[in-house]
Amino acid sequence: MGDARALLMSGVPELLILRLLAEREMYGYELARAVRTATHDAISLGEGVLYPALHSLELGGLLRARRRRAAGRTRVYYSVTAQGRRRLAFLASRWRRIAAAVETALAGPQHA
Amino acid sequence: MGDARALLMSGVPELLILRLLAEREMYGYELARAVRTATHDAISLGEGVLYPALHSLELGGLLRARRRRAAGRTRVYYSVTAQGRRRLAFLASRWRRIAAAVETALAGPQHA
DNA sequence: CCGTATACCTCGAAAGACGAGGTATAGTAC
DNA sequence: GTACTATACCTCGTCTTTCGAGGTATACGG
Repeated sequence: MGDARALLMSGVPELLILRLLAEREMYGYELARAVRTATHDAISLGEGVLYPALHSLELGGLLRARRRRAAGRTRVYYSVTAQGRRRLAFLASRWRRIAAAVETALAGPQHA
Repeated sequence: MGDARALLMSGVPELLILRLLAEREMYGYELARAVRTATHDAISLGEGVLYPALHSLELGGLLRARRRRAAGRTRVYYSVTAQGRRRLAFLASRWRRIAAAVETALAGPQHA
């Protein structure tokens, strides 16, 4: 057993990214902040997670990227495609199923 | 994105195994059934997940194994060590933190 | 001109989930 | 006695993903 770096986090970055971008178009750095805000600092996606995830999601057709210049900087803005929204719905539903199941198991046998 | 095999499941097998074995000593097959029961069939751990996990947990000192003969069969019973219980507490707390964070994010901005 | 914040990126290591496949025994049906 | 099913354990290779560390470049305040 490693000391649990990625433990319990698989799929969570993808889910959060899709969820927050479904709300509004954002660029990477902004999205990183949004994740922290939306989770009250409970979850923070490092850049080594965020950028590869964004690229992979774009490649998979779940996100669309476009470069825009703002404040003299070039930013890459991402928005969710129709396919991305379907994926979000799938992931959210799967999350709820697993979360409920784990919750039930953690609660333990309600000594009948 | 692959088609979501292990998606959102990282750490969950370990957490469920520790949780259920903390309740009572069990052997592998029994544990597999217990996982299904405890999660109302929402989660089922395949043997390719279960046995390697049990071995790894035993190796890490979180579980203790002992072979027992019952009904003409040799079964390997596992119980949770003190260290295993500490690990369970850690994982459960981490789970709750992440689950709450994801839940919050999924709920979305409660338009102030 | 220098430090800090912004903004993007890539790499390698590590871990773990999973399906498929493999062995062997006990009990039941024919 | 033979076939089938359930029990019970195991391992292997594949695949995906998270993560920290490290790298580049620009804007801006002092």
